[in-house]
Amino acid sequence: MSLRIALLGLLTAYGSASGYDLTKAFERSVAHVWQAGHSQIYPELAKMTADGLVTVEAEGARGRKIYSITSEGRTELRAWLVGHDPTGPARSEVALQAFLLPLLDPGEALDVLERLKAYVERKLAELEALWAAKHASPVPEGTSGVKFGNLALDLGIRQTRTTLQWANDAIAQLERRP
Amino acid sequence: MSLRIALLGLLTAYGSASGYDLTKAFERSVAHVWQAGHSQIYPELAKMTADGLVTVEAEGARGRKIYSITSEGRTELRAWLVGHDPTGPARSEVALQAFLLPLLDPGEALDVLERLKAYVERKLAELEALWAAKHASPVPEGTSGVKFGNLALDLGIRQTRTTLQWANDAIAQLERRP
DNA sequence: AGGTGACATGTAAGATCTGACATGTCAACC
DNA sequence: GGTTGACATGTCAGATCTTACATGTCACCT
Repeated sequence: MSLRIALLGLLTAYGSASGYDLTKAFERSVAHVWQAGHSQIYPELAKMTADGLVTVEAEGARGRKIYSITSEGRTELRAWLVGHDPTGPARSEVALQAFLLPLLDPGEALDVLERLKAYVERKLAELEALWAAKHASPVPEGTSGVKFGNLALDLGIRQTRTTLQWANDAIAQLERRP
Repeated sequence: MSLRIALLGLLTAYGSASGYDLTKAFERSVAHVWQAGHSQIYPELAKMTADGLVTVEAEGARGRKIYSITSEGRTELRAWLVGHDPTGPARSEVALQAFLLPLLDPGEALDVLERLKAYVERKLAELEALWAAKHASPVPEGTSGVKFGNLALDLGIRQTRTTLQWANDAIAQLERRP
């Protein structure tokens, strides 16, 4: 269901887009929120067309199909936003490694934490670059006076910073007792 | 793969456990880190037995099968912890709602944020209760001088607090421009 | 003219996950 | 003696997701 919602949201944001555009959007701007590859996106767009949530508005060069959202699609999207409780599954490999860390001896645990930290730092740098790019070239305003996707990006950056802080504290804690 | 790792980790922590015990452990103590129902756990334990990572140590009342980890299992677990980069997929329904929020008008967006906030507050209360329970009755020490699962629980609590803070700030921001 | 690389869309096998169905044991309470 | 509820294990259909395979267009560079 959520993939559908993400696609409907992106189509609303962009006005119209091809499957290829949406695939790129997932890679670039929504990667920290939701992930999907083209092999998931193309079939889903086909199903959504069959269900009347989107339509092929035009066909461009190289077989490019330009989709746009229908009013049924808008209804579906709104209903989910307003009515859906975000009870999605919690699955974090970082947290799983953290959970299992006491199984290693302190030296190895430190190595793993340092690798974790490096990974989180890379991710934070990516998100901050995204933020900088967004604020450098102005983007069309959303309907709430908040730029589209900024709230989610802010959340992503805050959470990544928290994780980094945690990693630092965990490293310090381990180093105090060698 | 990660389900296997989580099961191996829990078996190491508990020494030995039945599929039922592990299902309960997922519900109680690892829910914020990884999720799995019994319909996933039982077949996986069977596969892991076939692969020699765990063995049925004993059979108790009511068909209860008690599993324990083998040395191959320990090797597999260690290899993952030391060698695996946590590149797991990012899929957060909370973040997806945040992303799409500007599609609503401010009043509706506020409602959604308030619901989100209530949800995060509930989750935080659960995690803090878990923390309190852990620190009330002492639990066997891990090999790193850190109690098993505490690092992950700490991470979960911090991240949930960060999300709550974000929700409050987002609400304040929306309220300033009605 | 040929090569490279971004553009563009699909399919399919296999793994993983969810939710429902199905079955049976045992202890405690009424 | 019967009911309730926790204990305990499994299967299966359908949805979702990943990875690899497969095909073809178009612009630019050499």
